[in-house]
Amino acid sequence: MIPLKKSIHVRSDERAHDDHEFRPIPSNGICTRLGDKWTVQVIWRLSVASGRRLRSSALWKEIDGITQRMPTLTVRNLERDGLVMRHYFPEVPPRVEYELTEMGAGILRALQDINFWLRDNLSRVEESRRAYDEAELEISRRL
Amino acid sequence: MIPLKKSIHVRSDERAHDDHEFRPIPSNGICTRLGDKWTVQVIWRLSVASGRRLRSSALWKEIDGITQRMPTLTVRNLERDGLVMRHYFPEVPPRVEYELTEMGAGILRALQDINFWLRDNLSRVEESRRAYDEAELEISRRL
DNA sequence: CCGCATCCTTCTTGATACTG
DNA sequence: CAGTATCAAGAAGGATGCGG
Repeated sequence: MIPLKKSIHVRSDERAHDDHEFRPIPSNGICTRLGDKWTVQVIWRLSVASGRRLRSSALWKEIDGITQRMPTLTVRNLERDGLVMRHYFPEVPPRVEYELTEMGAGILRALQDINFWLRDNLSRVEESRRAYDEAELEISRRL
Repeated sequence: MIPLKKSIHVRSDERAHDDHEFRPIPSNGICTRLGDKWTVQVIWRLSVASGRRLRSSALWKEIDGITQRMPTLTVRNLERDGLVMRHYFPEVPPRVEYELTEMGAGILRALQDINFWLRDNLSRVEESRRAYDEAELEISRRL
């Protein structure tokens, strides 16, 4: 029913490898989820909303140009993971609110460092990409 | 030439939205890369190697059951982003070493918090998934 | 030894249309 | 309003074989 990855899929669970210096790595499944197209944005929108809650329509509308399908799927998966709670009000017309759980807010905090890293390094990454692509082009020209 | 995402694609760049409380969110492109199947693992393997360097074959072999294609692509993209340096030694047979740059090591540090979050919450996430799936099944049984 | 080219399969995303 | 079903397109992942 939920097309998006339903497997728990702890991809590279390093708990078996403590022969190395202790430094386990982000087990994925969650990481993959965080890397998908809308998850982080949805979590963030909820986190800045009052009471960490938003009505569906409000949530959709804050995210630019997208049909309802993806945000719905995203939020379903977050609900399944326990990062978001769904509140259904059987009124007419029906109303639904999504609330970020404490656990969901926690993952956002964990993302802050990546955020800082990006702020500090994104321009260098982009520069590196430009240089790389140009060098590649140069090579192909010479052939 | 490099099939894996080559676009810079800063998906949800929030620098335009500081009307909200200041809390920019992980711009993606990088996040997407981190969420792909091998990137984090490759960075990690390199980071624990001596001199943050590994020869290709050594790197591949440390990663279980995979043909050379994916690790090669992963490392290429990391090189393009400036997170990894490629050292080529034109010997016979040729030898190649990959070295994690300072920037690359930095992103691993930024990942630590997610790592901690996972350690502390993964079991709860899994429990939530079980509960959700069971409830869903229950519903479909009643129809 | 290193890794690219090719082909194929699966998953993700997006567009559209239709129910309670 | 909220959300699902269906279909189509594209990207990512994997297997294999060739070439420097």
